[in-house]
Amino acid sequence: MNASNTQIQMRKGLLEFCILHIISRGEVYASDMIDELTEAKMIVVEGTLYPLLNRLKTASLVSYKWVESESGPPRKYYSITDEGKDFLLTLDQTWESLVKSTLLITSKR
Amino acid sequence: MNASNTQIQMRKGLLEFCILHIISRGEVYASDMIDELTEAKMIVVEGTLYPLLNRLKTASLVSYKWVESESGPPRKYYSITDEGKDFLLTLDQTWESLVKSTLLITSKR
DNA sequence: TAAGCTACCTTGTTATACCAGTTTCTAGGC
DNA sequence: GCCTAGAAACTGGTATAACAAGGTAGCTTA
Repeated sequence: MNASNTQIQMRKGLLEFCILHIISRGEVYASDMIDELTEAKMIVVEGTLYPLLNRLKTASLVSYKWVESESGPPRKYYSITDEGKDFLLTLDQTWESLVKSTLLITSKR
Repeated sequence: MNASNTQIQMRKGLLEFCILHIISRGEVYASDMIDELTEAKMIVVEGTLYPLLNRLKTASLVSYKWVESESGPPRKYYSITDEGKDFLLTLDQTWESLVKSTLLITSKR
């Protein structure tokens, strides 16, 4: 039981929320997302991101299109679906409620 | 992929944090914790709590003593150890940092 | 054409929450 | 005394998701 593992466990499920948010702001591909997440200190590795994107796609929350790159292999550019927007709204509430609950418990003394 | 499952995943790892906080405030037993968590809308079932308490105990973050009840079977009253207090401080930081990162991503537009 | 980079994907492991039970102990009614 | 009810602690199986450590394929450049 160490802090690094705890961080992983706390982050669980949050990634889905964050990535859906990033995609909701406009078309992006995997490396864009990793860059932004890393910048926000929400470290993610590829092996985590790709399965997650596939889950979101399977659930019809996002869609993608292939775009040829000017330098290198083609990229999958993701965008959010209407269904994804709806789901994101409920995730916003879930997160807000979770923060409230945690604050309620951890600020008591 | 539904909101209820997402809620479970987001809560994952947070429980450890919340329960350590509750125990840090004074001696409590399992039902006390469930009551407080339920009140804060952080629903937990027994089958989740007991293994978690055992993990905390194994990691020497908490200790317990048996106390006989006036009505019913004896209870395990938990209290936090010095090691647990240290760990709780790092968890506070982990949580704070996680909230900041998430806010950074979700508030951008 | 070979090396190197970029982008996407896959497999196996680990950790944790949940569900649906079981066991143990005490109290109270008959 | 015996049985039931309820409280408290615990357990086994399942599902989910992140991670580590790879692999595959396309493109560029020397």
